[in-house]
Order: sequence, then structure tokens, then C-alpha cells
Amino acid sequence: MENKDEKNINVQNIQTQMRKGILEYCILLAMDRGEIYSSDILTELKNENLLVVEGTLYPLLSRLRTNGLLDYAWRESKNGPPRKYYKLTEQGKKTLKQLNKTWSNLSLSVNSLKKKYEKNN
Amino acid sequence: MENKDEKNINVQNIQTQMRKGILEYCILLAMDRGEIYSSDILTELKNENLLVVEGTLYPLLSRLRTNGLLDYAWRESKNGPPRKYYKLTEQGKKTLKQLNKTWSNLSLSVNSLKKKYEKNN
DNA sequence: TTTAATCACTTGCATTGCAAGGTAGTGTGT
DNA sequence: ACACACTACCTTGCAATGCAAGTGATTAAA
Repeated sequence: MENKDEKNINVQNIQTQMRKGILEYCILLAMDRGEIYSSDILTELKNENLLVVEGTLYPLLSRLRTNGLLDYAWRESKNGPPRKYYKLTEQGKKTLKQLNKTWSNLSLSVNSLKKKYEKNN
Repeated sequence: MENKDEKNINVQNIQTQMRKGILEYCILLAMDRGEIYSSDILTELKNENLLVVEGTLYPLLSRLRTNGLLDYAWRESKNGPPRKYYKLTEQGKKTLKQLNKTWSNLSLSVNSLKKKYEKNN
């Protein structure tokens, strides 16, 4: 029992790694539709079964902004305090295009390895 | 100039993250064809444009073995010192199947986000 | 014996997801 | 006016992990 749990933890770790890797990419994707604020992003990703939490998202948005991929503007809200609405900069859109290419290449690589693997079974 | 370099670094970081995420998965895939040793793995991944270095691979193989996904045996070599040939355990094969599923799901998520994005342009 | 190649492994650093906690603005009910 | 709940933004500390760089050991060739 304990043994089994221990091994499941490792599977989860790998799965977490896989999700982590594409996180920034997915957030940039979700953001390409225009202005969006943090809660929208979380909802958007949750809809795609990509769970993200605030403690992950906020530092990430700051990083992307520091690197010039994002910009933001304060907007008032009917339901509470003002929100930071983010959007892609030109640099951000350019980066997103590069990442689309990166994603395609990775998919090709994995599927190629997978195909060889399937031959075996 | 310096500004441009700085921004390129960030793109590379994201790309590195994406590659990191699927690293363990790819190594398990490459290993499903039977016994394989570290240099073979590096070659295999390099063929798919997935660059990995020794300092990454060795600790990773140790981790996977510690978690019961891999096993190894020493084999002699004609060209140098003996080699550690790794192979998947039953647990490892089981894990690999789970990761295949995980990969499929992630692909679906990303492609779904991407489709929405394409509508915009 | 010396040199070069091959293998396996370690150390230290930097990045980053995330649980948990903190601060503050806004609206509602009393 | 006051307390309370809700929403939003952000920070701290920890753990995982890729990777550059370096170590040491075995083998074959010169």
C-alpha cells in the first residue's frame, strides 16, 4: 500500500512536469484574444483541464511583463476592487508565434518516438 | 542590441521549459525498445532534436530507478569501459502507458486553446 | 608508459511551480 | 458608521530539477 502510493507520487511528478512546461505557452495563447485579467485566465485554463493557482499565475505574469511580452491597464469592476487587465505586446505576439513553432516541433518529436515505441507492442 | 538579447533569453527559457517537461516521458519512450545505455539515449533524443546532456541524464536515470521504473545491468563493451544498460520494469511500462494518456490530454488542451487563438487572426 | 577516448557520476547554481499567508479595495447588511 | 464577506493582487519559503562544469575510472591505441 505505502509502496504503491510512493510510486504514484512519481508518476504525478512527471505529469506535473509536463504541465509545467507548457504553462507559459498556454497563458500566452489564452491571452491572444485581447484584454484579460487573472481570474479569466484561471477559468480559461481550468476549462481545458489545466489547473493553475494564483501563487503560480501572478509571478508568471510579472515575469512576462518584465520581459516585455505583456502590458497591462487598470480597469474598474462592478463586483470589487479594480483589476489588472493584461494583453500581449507586439513582442509578445512575436514570441507566441515562435512558441507555436516550438510546440509543433515538440509534438513531432514525441509522436515520432511514440511511433517507434508502438512498433514494439 | 542588449535589449534584444535580453528578450531572446526569455523566449529560450520558455522553450527550455517546454522541452524539460516532456524529458522524462521521452526517455521512457526511447527506452521501451529494450536495453539501452546512456549514450544510445542521448543519440536517440538528439535525432529528434531533443538535446540532452549527461549532467541531466544520469541523475534522471537514477531517479527513475529509485522509483522502480527502471532496472539496469552491466554489459561489457568493445570500445571502452563497461556500460550500464537500462530497461523498463513492469512498473515502468505501466507508468509509460499513463504518460501516453497524459500527453494526449495535454495535446488536446493546447490545440483547443490554439484553435480559439487562430480564430482571432 | 603515455595519450586519447569512453563511461559514469557529482557539485553548485538558477529557474520555477505552488502552498500558504498577507494586504487592501469594494459592497452589503445592520 | 461599523463589521463582515468577497474579490483581487502580491509575497515568502520550500522543493524539484535541468544543466554547466568538473571528477575519476576503465580501456584501447600509440
